[in-house]
Amino acid sequence: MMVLLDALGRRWALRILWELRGAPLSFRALRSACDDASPSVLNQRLAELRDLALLTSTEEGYALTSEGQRLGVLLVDLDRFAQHWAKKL
Amino acid sequence: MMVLLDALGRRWALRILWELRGAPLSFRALRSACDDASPSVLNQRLAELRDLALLTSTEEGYALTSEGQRLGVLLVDLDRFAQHWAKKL
DNA sequence: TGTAGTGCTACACAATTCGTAGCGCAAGCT
DNA sequence: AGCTTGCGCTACGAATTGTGTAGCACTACA
Repeated sequence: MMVLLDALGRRWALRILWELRGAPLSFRALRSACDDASPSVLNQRLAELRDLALLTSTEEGYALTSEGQRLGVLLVDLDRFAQHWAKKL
Repeated sequence: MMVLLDALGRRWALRILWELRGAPLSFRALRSACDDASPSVLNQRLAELRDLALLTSTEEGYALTSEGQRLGVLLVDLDRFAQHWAKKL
């Protein structure tokens, strides 16, 4: 758990998983989806998430693995929470 | 959602919420629960999470708000995922 | 008047991230 | 062959963020 919290608590990590939840994206597409995050960090995060077996690089671009998609589902829950939460803020 | 992803994607943010999921903790107790993170960042994160209304400071220490606890529930789901995921790694 | 514990600040150092430029490569066109 | 276009990704100085340690101001209790 701590390993995961640590990995997800790095810049763009959660965002990358969120942006890939639907379909695979190319490096550049992912980058522009992530507010043009700097390519160095982006690539570093991709490598880390790949090491954690949460995503892989396919011919169609970067895509979540089956494990990554399980995590993606949790992010959808998080999104539901975010909407409920935004109203009360 | 982006606001939330950005806030949670900062060092110790997720960890703080995770450590507070059970009971309130004092500043120092929280600090030692978080691998003795440096007090400056810890305090900064606490201020940010307080601004987002996810936690408050009570007489018993720092505690999740009702919104924070809703998020805490999602972290428990994340923990279940983490355990399943750790086996496959 | 001391001692012990608290929340928290200060500050120099280290690590991380940003922003921009551009390399090397493959595909397609002329 | 040459030329362009788009790709994944690297390089690197500047800016931002986090670390580690010391210790202040305060309260409670002896």
